Amino acid sequence: MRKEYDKMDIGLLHLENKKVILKLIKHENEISRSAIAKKSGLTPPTITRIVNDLILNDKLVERLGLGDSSGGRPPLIVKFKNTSNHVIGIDLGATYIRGCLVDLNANFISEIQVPTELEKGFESIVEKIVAIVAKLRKRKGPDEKIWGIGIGVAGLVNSETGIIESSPDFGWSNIDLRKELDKRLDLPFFYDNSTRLMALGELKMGIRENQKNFVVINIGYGIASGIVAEGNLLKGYNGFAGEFGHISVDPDSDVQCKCGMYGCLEALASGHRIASLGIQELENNRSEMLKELSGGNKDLITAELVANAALKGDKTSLEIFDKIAEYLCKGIGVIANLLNPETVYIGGGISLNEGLLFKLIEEKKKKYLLQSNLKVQILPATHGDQATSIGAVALILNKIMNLELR
Amino acid sequence: MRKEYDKMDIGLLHLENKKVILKLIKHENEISRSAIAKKSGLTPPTITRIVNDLILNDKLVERLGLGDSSGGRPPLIVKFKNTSNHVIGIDLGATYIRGCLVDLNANFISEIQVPTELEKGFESIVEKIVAIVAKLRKRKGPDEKIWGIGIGVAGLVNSETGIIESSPDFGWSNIDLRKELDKRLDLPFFYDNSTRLMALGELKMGIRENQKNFVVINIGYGIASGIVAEGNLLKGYNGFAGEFGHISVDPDSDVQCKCGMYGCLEALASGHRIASLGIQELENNRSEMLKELSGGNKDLITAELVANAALKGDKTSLEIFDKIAEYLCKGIGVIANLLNPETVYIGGGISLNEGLLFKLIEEKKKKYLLQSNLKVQILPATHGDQATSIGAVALILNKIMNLELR
DNA sequence: TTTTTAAATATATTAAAATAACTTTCATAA
DNA sequence: TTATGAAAGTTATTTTAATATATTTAAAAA
Repeated sequence: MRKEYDKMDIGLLHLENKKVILKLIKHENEISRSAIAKKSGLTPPTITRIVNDLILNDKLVERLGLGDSSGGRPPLIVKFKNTSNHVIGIDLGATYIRGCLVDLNANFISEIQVPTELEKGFESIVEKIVAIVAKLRKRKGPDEKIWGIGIGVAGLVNSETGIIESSPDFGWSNIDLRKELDKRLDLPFFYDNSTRLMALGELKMGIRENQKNFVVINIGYGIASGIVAEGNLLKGYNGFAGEFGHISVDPDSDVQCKCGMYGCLEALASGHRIASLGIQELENNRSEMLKELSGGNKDLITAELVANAALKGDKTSLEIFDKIAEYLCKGIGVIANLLNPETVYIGGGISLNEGLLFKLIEEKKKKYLLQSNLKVQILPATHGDQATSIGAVALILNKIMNLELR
Repeated sequence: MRKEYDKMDIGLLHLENKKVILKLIKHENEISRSAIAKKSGLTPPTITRIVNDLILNDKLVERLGLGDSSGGRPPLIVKFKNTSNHVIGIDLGATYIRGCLVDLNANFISEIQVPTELEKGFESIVEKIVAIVAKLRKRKGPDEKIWGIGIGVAGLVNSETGIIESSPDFGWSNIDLRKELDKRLDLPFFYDNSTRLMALGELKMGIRENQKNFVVINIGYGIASGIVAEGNLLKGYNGFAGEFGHISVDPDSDVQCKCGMYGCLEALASGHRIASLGIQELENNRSEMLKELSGGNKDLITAELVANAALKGDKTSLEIFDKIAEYLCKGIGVIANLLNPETVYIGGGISLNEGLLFKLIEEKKKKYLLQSNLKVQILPATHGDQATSIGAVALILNKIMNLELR
């Protein structure tokens, strides 16, 4: 990247124009050279030269054939070559490691999932990543290219050094994943925090293009968020931006969070909390449904099980979700009033249960959002449980589109 | 500005390099052509040509003389021409309108303050702005140039249309200030929300350069904030970003905010609240000092008076500030944990009382900030009660440095 | 005084895009 | 059926702004 006081030269000028043309072709999918000229302001000869370069050297564009004439020579249509160009995305979670091979339009070619088996240690996890990559590489055709590997890690990643500074999920601190993977992978790879990647996926490959202000909330066993503001994915001064789980939503609460503070959203509204409230209700014998579904075994009570009970109409479980939604709404209120996003996406395990949570939040949001912010849309994350994988893919796709990869 | 799919051409290339050189000269203040070459990567001939252009045409750079030789021809030093280039900054507040004439290094040449007199209406306010500008223009020398006028408005400004969509302070909605001022001013002028401008001033003209993540909290009769994240001043989807005053810090509070919600930071910790708590204590006869300072007249009790009492050691007033600091700290905790800023600046009337508030916040912050965010610095706004004016100047200076003004 | 070194400038060259002229191809209409 | 014109794309030339190289200027070191 060009630094603050770096010159602009003719090479960068050319690169900029090449990027403009590539992005236009990807955006329009099918387009003629003369249409590119109109949209970009570049002249036809320049476009011919650059498009040919993209076809012959970068192999990111292909000729499609003739388009319809409108009273003259019919246009030669070119197309973004999404097939035969692939990316590997990896979601490195505490319970599963998931890998996927996708084309540049995010169509899944192949997918693999293996248990993480944390107890076997860091070395074993590296091994599993390498094995997944090797397997996925076999699933591509002979003339097809894999541009790189994106990895979403459940932990704090320093984007400068590549060091995983800390990961409560894995129990890691100061792990140099880059160094280890460098030895074992011969493809370009990049990684970042998994929730941040969910936001990147939403930014680059979400349902709406050109959204510049939104937040992705990831609710699993913990609660985190990825924030996009003015089109930028926020990292913050030390890379900690997005710690949505540790804003206080009930200062008088006696539930202590892992972080030591009281009343954190994560302590009050995470998957863990749903399960523990469920267990409490089971022990107090307040729900027949929970008893039935778990067979009375409290170890079998999970957030998912409580959600199922609620969906089946269990009043106690519904009350739990009502409470959770109330807390989440307070948190969303804070984020909405502070950042004025266009959309708040909710992802992670909790968002998969058919709209129960969204219905509750929709009912409650009036209480916590400024009148002027009520228009904010609260939606499930576009890519569901593949959100991190897609985000990891977006990390690579972004570099391809910026011509940073060969 | 260049749009997403717009070409880059050789004119823009040249403009970019001109900007690089201008910014380098301003940043270094005094620098030789060959040093510019080293820092920018541009070659000496190019630099000579562009620097001469900046000296002769733009008049933003001047020759200073010879520097020290280090064994060869001594360098010809050039300098950013801050004197004889001026900007007018205007702080349009509900009680006062303040105008200042400053040079491009933010040195004050002249300053004017007039009461706003809201009751005389919009037309009268426009008149006052025009009069301030006319007066300030007379205070510049004959060969000196005023580049433009920046205006900070206490209200929500739509930066696309220039419409002031709403301003509780002025009781305005959908006011087209641009249209009115266009008729009366023959200098380029731009305006934005005053708190956002405080943040812009901190970004472009603050004590630290190159801070990319920070927040400015403006505590006056209301509470607002300006957020800079990844080097960008946040506006949000509808331009509402920064409504820090309306995050809930005490959901159980029975103090209702003007916005209709309960427990808003603005309702609990603004200048208004400090005064109203002071009045309450006076009426309950709990403070001799407040009684003495106000002569028993509750209409004379202001936030400033309570602050003075606290500084003189009045226990009741200290308790008020303690409570206020507690609420503010909760709010700062939310912002710090969510955005991971490097610094949180506090400005507005409340920040002027000699560090009392900062001492209290420093003591309390452990309770509300994640361990990893405790390093965040909480400081008074660099430019004190001139923060909005300086921000308004920064708005223009920014355009000058981007060569958007002639 | 001569040589060396650094800074600035003058002149020639280069890279990339713009311009202009030209070819190809088809729709339309005489 | 065949001119005609318009749109798409190509080729050749020009323009622009930067770079490379050579030259001039000026002071420090030999």
